[in-house]
Amino acid sequence: MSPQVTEARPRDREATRERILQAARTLFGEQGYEQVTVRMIAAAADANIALVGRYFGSKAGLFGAVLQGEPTFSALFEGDEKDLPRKLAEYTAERMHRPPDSPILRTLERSAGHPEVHAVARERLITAVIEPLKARLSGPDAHARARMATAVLLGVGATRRRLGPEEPTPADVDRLTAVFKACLGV
Amino acid sequence: MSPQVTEARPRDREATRERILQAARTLFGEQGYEQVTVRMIAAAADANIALVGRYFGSKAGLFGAVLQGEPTFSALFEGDEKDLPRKLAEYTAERMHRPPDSPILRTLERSAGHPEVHAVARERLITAVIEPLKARLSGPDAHARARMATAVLLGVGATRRRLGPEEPTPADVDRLTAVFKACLGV
DNA sequence: ACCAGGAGTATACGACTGTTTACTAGCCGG
DNA sequence: CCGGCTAGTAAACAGTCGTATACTCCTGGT
Repeated sequence: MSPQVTEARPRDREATRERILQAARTLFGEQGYEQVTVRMIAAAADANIALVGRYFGSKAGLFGAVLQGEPTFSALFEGDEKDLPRKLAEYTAERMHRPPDSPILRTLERSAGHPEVHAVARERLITAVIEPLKARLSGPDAHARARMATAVLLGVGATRRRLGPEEPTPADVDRLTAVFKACLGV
Repeated sequence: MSPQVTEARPRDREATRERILQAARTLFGEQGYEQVTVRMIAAAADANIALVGRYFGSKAGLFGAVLQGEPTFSALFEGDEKDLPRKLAEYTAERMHRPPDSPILRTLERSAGHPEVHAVARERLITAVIEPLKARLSGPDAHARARMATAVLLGVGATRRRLGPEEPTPADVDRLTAVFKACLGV
């Protein structure tokens, strides 16, 4: 047996901060704000609990830092308006059996609880999803149409979380394309 | 001023149990499982905290009792398959600006947290929504189609909770009808 | 070689949570 | 009219939460 030497880590404020942030990103995305404790985050980051408070002020502050570091969805909404339904359908079909890579939606799917988190999640949902999507839509009722497509995005995630993942079939993608066409009215 | 006499309530096990159940129904529906404490329920029911445990075993048991007392959605799914999209659309449009009357969906919309609640919520979602809806559908892929319609139902609720209520317009109802047609493939 | 500053640590704090215990007091059959 | 059953009560329990404090010890500049 080699002696149980716990490899001493060099003291690096920035690296530790980043480990905490990364652990929070993963855990928040997997389990939502309320289910994740700062102790879980600290353990996953292999850091001391007090450092979470020191570097991010509070749990809510850490949550905000996680959301800030995420890209928007503008890439998904690029291209011709006519291609939007199928692109959204393919993205959503992926969501049927796999949680999003980006923690943004994973986190937004949940976290309806704490009012403070609710506020930041709402703001993020608007600026990262609704508004970019609305900007791509021509014609009347752009807001209502974008909102309805967002509802489908959220709903598929909610269904996967509650009923378990389901491998999407080509028929599912076609159905979803039709659904998004109906949502967006294109 | 009439003297502050706290009207003595007759001792009635069944009535007290019912008050607790009703308070839990309301609170769970409004705020979800995790946000509601047994102390809040006891206070709303004007009953002692210990009685919750005595009559329902545990908080989760009380939650289960709330869900059990609720009607299913079979009424919504009755009638001709061709009328389903519009009926669902009208119901869903109502959900855009008002939480469901029935605490079932209000509760199911939330409560993705505790694993025990997750299990009972999942089971209830299947038996009260997915299965009755699936039974009304003819043709292939009934399960996938019912599941997709359920996703829209959940998604509209999730969107209302996060972005606030929105008064549905006739155009919204038409859009939703088209969405459910696309989901159900009819 | 030294020492100040800060990264990292251990632990305590107060406020909650769901649950349980020991108790009081009202009712009802005899 | 009175004793036992039981609805209802008050308080405490054990645990967890987010947060704050006081401390140790490594490290880099002089």
